[in-house]
Amino acid sequence: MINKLTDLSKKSLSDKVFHAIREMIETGIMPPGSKISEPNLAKKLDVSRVPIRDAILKLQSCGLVERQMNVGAKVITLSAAKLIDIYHIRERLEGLAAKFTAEKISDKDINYLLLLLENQKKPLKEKQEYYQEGGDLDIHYLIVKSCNNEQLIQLFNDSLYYLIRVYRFQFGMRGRRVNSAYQEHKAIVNAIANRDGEMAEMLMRQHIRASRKDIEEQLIKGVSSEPRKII
Amino acid sequence: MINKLTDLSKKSLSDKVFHAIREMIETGIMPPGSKISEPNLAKKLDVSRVPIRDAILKLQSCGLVERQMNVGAKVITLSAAKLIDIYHIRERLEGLAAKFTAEKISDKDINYLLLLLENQKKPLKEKQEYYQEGGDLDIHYLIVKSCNNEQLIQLFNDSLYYLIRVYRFQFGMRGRRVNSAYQEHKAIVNAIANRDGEMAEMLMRQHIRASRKDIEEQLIKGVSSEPRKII
DNA sequence: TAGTAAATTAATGTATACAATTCAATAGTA
DNA sequence: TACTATTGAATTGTATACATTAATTTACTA
Repeated sequence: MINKLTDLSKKSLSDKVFHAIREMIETGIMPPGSKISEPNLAKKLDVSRVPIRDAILKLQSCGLVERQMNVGAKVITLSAAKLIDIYHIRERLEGLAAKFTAEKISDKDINYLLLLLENQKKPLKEKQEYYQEGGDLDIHYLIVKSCNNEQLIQLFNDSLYYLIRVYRFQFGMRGRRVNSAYQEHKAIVNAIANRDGEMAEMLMRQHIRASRKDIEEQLIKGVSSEPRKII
Repeated sequence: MINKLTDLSKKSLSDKVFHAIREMIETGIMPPGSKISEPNLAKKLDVSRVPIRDAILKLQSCGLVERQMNVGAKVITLSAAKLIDIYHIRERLEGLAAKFTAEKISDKDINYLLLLLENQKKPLKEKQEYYQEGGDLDIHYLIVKSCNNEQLIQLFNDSLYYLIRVYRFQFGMRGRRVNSAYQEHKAIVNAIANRDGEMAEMLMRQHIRASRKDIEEQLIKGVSSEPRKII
């Protein structure tokens, strides 16, 4: 159940490089718009250009970098509009995931969801290591992972998950709406535990829609309409 | 407006190889489950292994091949369950696309949609070359392309479009529900032309749901529960 | 001086070469 | 004979080398 995303033991160099770059993008070490030079990275990470290129290709598929023929790759630029677009997509896809999860979840996974929920209530320092992300994204991730629709899981993991993480980090959105989010998560998990698919989908959509509207409000106020500067 | 997907002029070898393999998978020349040997393909297409590997990486991101560390890549296996899963996803995502398109479409694109619709009514032989797919997928594709949500467009193109094409071809689903599909398309296009987003989303979801249920019915009857054999 | 063109530099795209791993076939032993 | 171990061939993963394109700088001309 405990799923370290960065298990580097039996992975290829390409995979390691992928996660290395991904993390640099997420944390802002590679800021939006900056060029990704293959020779530079190769020297810095002490590998050949081949795994670098493999990693860049995958980063492109994940939507984290843009490539131009014979020119190269650069980190995507973030924008409020893109973030809102992503939330519209999340509303539909995670709503569907909640429905499927509710219809097919095992008793064991219900308990694990309840555990995650309990953990979210605790103050940060008490939280167990497993739930490192701290509440929100973990519950969403687990619900998607439990939905039993492999196509949906793959879609989420390969094309949305990392992108969402970048926005969360760069826009400083971690910890927003903590109280209401907990209540909404509780309702969603309850619906899933009752195996009420329709209700779970509705509540998940409502939850994500509320997050989006909160962001839209903040944007109107001019708060964090630009990605925050990390470095 | 006329958008040939296979404009090979100014593309990299990797891209050409990608489309070559993609087409072989789509048409069944490379049947589901078959291994994709890099040296073999390199010899057959008369290029080095590098563009082959690039192409395979992209095919993996598109969900058309599965790769295993130190073992290689093979064409995905198709299944009725996966197809149904995809339809659930399509219902949500293309529903969203229809909504956005309705809200933001230009007059020019409305006319083009109406043209596509008219063309769908004609018997096959009269159809113009531009609309080669013959109705269904083209209208769906255009609606997604017009939705103005770049994230959604990218998601559809990179993770769903080619996969849908493979299933259409392999399961012999082209031309099913022609009559009812036309009526439903007409209703969707009308809603879009009226710029009624809510209605467009609802109708698109209904349309895709109907297709899914039709497929599920066929599956119960035992018709084409397996991909048809091309070779 | 400003603007354009040629030449140089550096990056990406592609090919080839080597290393490490998997799979199969063969040989050896109980 | 059946099962394991070892060896060999073939494939993938990675590194290096070359080709081609883009960008920058320099030189030349109006």
